[in-house]
Amino acid sequence: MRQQIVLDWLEFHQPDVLALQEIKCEDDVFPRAEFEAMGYRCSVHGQKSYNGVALLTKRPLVRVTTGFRDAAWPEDRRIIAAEMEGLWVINTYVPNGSKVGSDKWTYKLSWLEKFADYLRPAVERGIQFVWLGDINIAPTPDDVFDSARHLGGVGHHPDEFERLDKIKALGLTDLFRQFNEGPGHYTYWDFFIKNALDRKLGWRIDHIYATAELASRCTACEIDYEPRRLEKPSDHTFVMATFED
DNA sequence: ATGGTGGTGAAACCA
Repeated sequence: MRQQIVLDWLEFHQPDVLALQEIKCEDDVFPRAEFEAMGYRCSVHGQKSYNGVALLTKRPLVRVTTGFRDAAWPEDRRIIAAEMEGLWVINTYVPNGSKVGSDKWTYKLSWLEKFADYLRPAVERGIQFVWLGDINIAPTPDDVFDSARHLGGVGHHPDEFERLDKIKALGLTDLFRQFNEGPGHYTYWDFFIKNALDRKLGWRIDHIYATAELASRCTACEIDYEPRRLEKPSDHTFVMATFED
């Protein structure tokens, strides 16, 4: 059960914040008690079977908001944002996109455009924030094995790069790339591919972005590969960013 | 050139 992987990881690493995506359960069945017993508070925006996001934090969150706050937009549960002691954390599960040209693909591109609009007011007000989650885009040739093969497919398509570039142009830094360059740093490995982790057949699609001031206070950003080696793992693994006070 | 694995939930859909 992946729940135990998360509990064990939390107990060992003790982060101030853990952002989860694809929790696939409603709020009332989220295993809140288990996390609370370890000293974490749970803010959950759950959905049965699909999607669903959560923020687990050691300290209280205020002004928790969910979704795009737009009545016209379909209510997939993919966004949870909150303020933690003056810092905003925005956790997203970006749509996968399924196949290029499909309805889900169109939805992914529209979703990314909508998300740029969602962030813009915060940027204009000078709010410092972290945006992180399953972004479902490998933005450069170094971010997926065999870029040439995948270029133009879902997760590695110029239309996605363009949408993501517009979001980054709001003033966001990819924290992992402040500390690591080159290929081979992945956060997701397809279950279809045997021994994908050891063969380095993966994708870097889970990202942590920060506004300039926060990015300059980031002292480390790394991928923890070990959980992907466990029995019954997630196909993704954890990405960690550390900030000085 | 299609299938390969895995989760949810009990067939089909999603990744």
